[in-house]
Amino acid sequence: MSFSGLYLVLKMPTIRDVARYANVSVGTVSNVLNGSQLVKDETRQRVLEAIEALQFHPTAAARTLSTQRTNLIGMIRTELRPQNQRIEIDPMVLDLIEGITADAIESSIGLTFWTIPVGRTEMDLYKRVVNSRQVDGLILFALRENDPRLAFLNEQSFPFVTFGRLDRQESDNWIDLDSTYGIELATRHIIELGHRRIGYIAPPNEQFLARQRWQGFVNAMNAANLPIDHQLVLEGDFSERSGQAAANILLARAQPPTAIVCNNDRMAFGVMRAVQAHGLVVGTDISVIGFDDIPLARYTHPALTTISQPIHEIGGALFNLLFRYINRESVEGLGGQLFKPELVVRQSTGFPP
Amino acid sequence: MSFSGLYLVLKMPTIRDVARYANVSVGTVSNVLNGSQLVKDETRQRVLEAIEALQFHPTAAARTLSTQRTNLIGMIRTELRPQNQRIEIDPMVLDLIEGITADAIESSIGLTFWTIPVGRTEMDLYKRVVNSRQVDGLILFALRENDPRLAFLNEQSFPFVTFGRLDRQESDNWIDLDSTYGIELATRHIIELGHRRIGYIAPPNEQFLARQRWQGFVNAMNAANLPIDHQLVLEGDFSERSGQAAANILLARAQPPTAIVCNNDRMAFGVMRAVQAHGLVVGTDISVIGFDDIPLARYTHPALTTISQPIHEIGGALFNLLFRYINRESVEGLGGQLFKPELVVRQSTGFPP
DNA sequence: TACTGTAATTGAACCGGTTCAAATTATGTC
DNA sequence: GACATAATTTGAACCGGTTCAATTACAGTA
Repeated sequence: MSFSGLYLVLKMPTIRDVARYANVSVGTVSNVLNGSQLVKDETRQRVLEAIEALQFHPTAAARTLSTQRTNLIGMIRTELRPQNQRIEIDPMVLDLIEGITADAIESSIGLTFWTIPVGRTEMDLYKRVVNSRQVDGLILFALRENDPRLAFLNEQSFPFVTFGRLDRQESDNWIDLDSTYGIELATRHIIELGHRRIGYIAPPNEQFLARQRWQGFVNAMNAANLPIDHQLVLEGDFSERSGQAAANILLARAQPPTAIVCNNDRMAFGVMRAVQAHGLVVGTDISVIGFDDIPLARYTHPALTTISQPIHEIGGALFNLLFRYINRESVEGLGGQLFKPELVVRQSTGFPP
Repeated sequence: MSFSGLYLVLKMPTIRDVARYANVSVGTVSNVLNGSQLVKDETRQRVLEAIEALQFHPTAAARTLSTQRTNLIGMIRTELRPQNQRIEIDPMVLDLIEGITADAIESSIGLTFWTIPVGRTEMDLYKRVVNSRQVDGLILFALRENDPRLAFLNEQSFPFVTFGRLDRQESDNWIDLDSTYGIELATRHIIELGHRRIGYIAPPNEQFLARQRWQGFVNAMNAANLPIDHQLVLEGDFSERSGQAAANILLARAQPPTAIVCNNDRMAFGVMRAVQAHGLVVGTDISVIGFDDIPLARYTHPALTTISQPIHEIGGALFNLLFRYINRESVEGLGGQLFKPELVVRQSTGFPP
């Protein structure tokens, strides 16, 4: 006879059940569970048999309560751009998650992910997660100037690391790509091809990395003694749409650029689309260069010249750094790592017409 | 005076501290925290002031221990294809995560994510997560035939839902895209354009959805009275690389196909690349159609004709269904939802030459 | 046999919430 | 004022682990 909906909740065995079964104390069972050397081999054997017989598994919550460790790290994403109907995440974020979790699993640590819906304030969630100790540490990205998250986390002395750094970040809890150098590489490549009128589509201004990137552009232009035409500089928001819009503006200028440096690949795709819509050929009439080298950069037509960043390694480095902070271990040599990006030349860049 | 390395651990206030401060019992504080109506307004006020004064925040772990709820749901990804140097995740997974977390946050629930490295067995992790009750429920995807995960979770009667269904799945704990219909749409589109020799690049055979997709292809071919040439059918692994390899084989056939139906966009990109490498024009010499409509499908050249699935909605539906199971609520009308995909015609398909 | 030092084991206290039967207080009725 | 009933409040028990001072067992030595 069976009732659909009938639900039999079997009481899970606890560490005390195991202790009783093996005829030892709970302390001894706990020692066995945690691999302590204090237990005599024979006793350990008996305990292990009891665990097996009862199908006992220690509960994470109980462990967390007494050790004050959740074995989770957290990442919070804020949905931006409310004007878009559909919010597309940058594929890079996924690679980052991948890089982080691939290393985290080695320490049996999971990554908990929250998304803050458009229009909600992110700080509420940060506060809840931190104050209620839902994770052992946090990974932040897309830093802004005077970022309230940094202020809060520092004040709480809660373990966290950032992908990206600020100008005067006191501590070493960051990993970053050398963005300045990356844009410099991109711009130099364009200049070496012979371009003089160079467009620049910037990251959102509020993001701190906008400055670092701009510095790279300035460096390359100055090194070549080229003047910067502010008519050719526009701010994007990392979306294809904004790249496309920016390109349309640039192409309408009296003297349009012969090359456009884009601060990520998705904006570069938008630019390519706009250029093609104008009947121009990317790589011949106008050169386009991106940033990130997302997987699909090589599958567009023409394939996109871009700056690749070792995002998987960066994810791993972020985790390892955070893990040290969580364990209050020395961060020597791990903190403040700057990864070098590389130029990947494909077909979207060429000599000026 | 300050010692670097000195670390002052302030003892966090507990619910008992609050009770003492407000001169009430812990039970009353707990009632206030949980919005119980039993508390007199005046008392509630006093408790709230105490909470504010002491900056008290209930600890998640303690709550979890006594309520047996983690407020987390889990998702585990298995890295496949060890032959690849770099493992690329399907952008779809990211959209899925996004869809899930966007709804989950409304119930203050987070998504915990683990990645199983190449070469490790996934069942160990599933067992650990389930047995130690690290999450309240799991979301599975990429189901296989005789999937050991299903067997295990059912045996444990642990709450879970799947993206995708099996033939004879007893319960309603799944959400799926009507894959059969999707491939049927794609194939019919190709047939209506006049193609007769149609290539088919299938999903990995071990994945259960391979069957459903194949059925769609067969349906469309049969409806048009077209014979299926098994020479033109190849298995892929969802990567660009495999699409490219498959296309190279198809193009080398004595009678190559005039159109290729691909089971995801990334394989379609690989196909397009191979076609172009052969000096052929996609959409004119050979038509290519994908599946998923990932964001970049519209930015390739030519833009990819594909089947779009409402992945964001599917993510939300998965969460809501799982949430019902976790709460032991009725699943009426939510379980076993089949979402309809849509054909998105772009430039990669056209009349046969 | 007594004594000492080390190895192994014990179990109460603790982590910080929730729960609920029992006790207390407030309100209403006659 | 006595009594019944309803509204609040109480606090011990519980969730299931870890920790560590105290105790016991065992081996080696004189």
